[in-house]
Amino acid sequence: MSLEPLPDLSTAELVAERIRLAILEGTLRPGDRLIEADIAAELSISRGPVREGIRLLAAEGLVVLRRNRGAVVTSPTFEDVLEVYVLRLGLGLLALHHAMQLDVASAPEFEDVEVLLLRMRDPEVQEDPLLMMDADLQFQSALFDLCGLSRITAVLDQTARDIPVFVKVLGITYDDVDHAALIERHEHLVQAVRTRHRAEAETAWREHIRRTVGEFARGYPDAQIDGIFDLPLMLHIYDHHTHQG
Amino acid sequence: MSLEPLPDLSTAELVAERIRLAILEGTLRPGDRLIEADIAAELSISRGPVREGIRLLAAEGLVVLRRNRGAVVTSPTFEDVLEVYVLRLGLGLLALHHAMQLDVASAPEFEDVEVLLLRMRDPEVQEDPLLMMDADLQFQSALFDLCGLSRITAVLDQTARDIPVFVKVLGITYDDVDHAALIERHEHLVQAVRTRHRAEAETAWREHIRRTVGEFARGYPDAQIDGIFDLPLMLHIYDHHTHQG
DNA sequence: ACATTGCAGATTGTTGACAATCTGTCGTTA
DNA sequence: TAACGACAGATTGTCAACAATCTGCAATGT
Repeated sequence: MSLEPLPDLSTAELVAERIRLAILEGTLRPGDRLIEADIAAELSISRGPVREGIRLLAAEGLVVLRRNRGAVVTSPTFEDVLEVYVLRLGLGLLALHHAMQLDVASAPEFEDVEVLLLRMRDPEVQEDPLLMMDADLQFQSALFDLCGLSRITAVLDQTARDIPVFVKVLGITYDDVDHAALIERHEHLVQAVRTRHRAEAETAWREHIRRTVGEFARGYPDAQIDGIFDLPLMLHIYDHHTHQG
Repeated sequence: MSLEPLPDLSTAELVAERIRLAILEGTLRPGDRLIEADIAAELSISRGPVREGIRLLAAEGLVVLRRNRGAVVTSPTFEDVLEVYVLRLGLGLLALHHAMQLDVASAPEFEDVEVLLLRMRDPEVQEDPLLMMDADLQFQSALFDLCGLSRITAVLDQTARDIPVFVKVLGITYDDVDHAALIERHEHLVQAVRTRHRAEAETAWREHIRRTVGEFARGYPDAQIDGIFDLPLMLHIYDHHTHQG
């Protein structure tokens, strides 16, 4: 018998998770102060772990920390969302490139990717927009993990955790996206990575980012998006040329 | 009169700084355990701030943290150094691109960049390899700050803090680099950014990374570097075409 | 000999109390 | 009236003691 390992999150991580949830639920709103003692009392623990959890959120950018003055929930702007996606576009391409330099198709981790992609087809998941977004991000995380560069995936995962919160806080709706089309695009991306078609992979990933941001931008008609996302042309050349000092 | 703001580092940050220094001095070596109580006693403070400082280092990747088992100084490999430079190459290009989308030449921050570049000419700085490396990284940090994307610069700064430690720990020598040539290349880069020549800037930055890594790699003759760094071709297109969906 | 169990020491995780710092208010003074 | 200074309340920063957990070793049994 082989049992699943216990999910061991530190208390601090649990605290961070709870606060994240509270923001998602709307209990905590941007600008709200996070008072260590209050949170500690509410969770029936002491201030130590709460303090630690808040620091974790601060490292993520979800709360702003000021010396001796405590933490407040960030008031993200649409520009913050754009910045997160700029990061995800760039680092995602980096990760995909390096993944495709490995024999990634036969790696055991490749199965995780496919399982998580399959999960997005689950009607129960599709029902809840938040759950769907989470499944989507988990899939992406597994995909990027294939590159085996922990620093890059760490940053990507950090941005992934922020996205649902930013989206919620900015009142962006993710409801009326075409799930089937989204999944199909992801499958296309996976196929490209499996067969190491760099240009295909790049185009697919760019297209995903472009669509996602485009979706969000509908609520922000006056946002300046032009030229932000169609910049880093990275991998195409590799299907045509070889290296070039 | 406008005074410089006081450098207010939290105790935790001071602790992190001390530990970093201890690693640089060789007092702490990879694999060494960081025992909260011991460090606290040595610094004559309590365990709280020490704990917090260690977490900061863990977030940077300088120490590895295991639940209930404490922190250990990382044993970085040459691959870690490569990964850091892969990140810096990619994020650097991203930052430079976005900086050049702004009216960066007339920004007041542009002066900081030039001041820091000037500092690298200081003979006293050039004397100490560690100081020189620090000045170099500070210059780069200021340059990237021009893009105004805090998440990107935050990651870049984090990697910058790791570099001296990794270099020291791996016994990489940085001594016999040609300072004059290095500075000249930096000036070339700055000039390109000022005049918004994307291709020039990209080439200069890639060249800097390539040379730096090449320098380090001399101590690791069997390292696989080929094709890792000459991949993300980003900005060139923009001098020829305009956008392209 | 080998695997398993129980224990002791070391170290991290948590707690509640205390000290330092910040914010805002309210007199006081020019 | 505006600026300054002192004070009170709230909150963070720090501390030392206690609880929980891990590691290695020795005792036990097979």
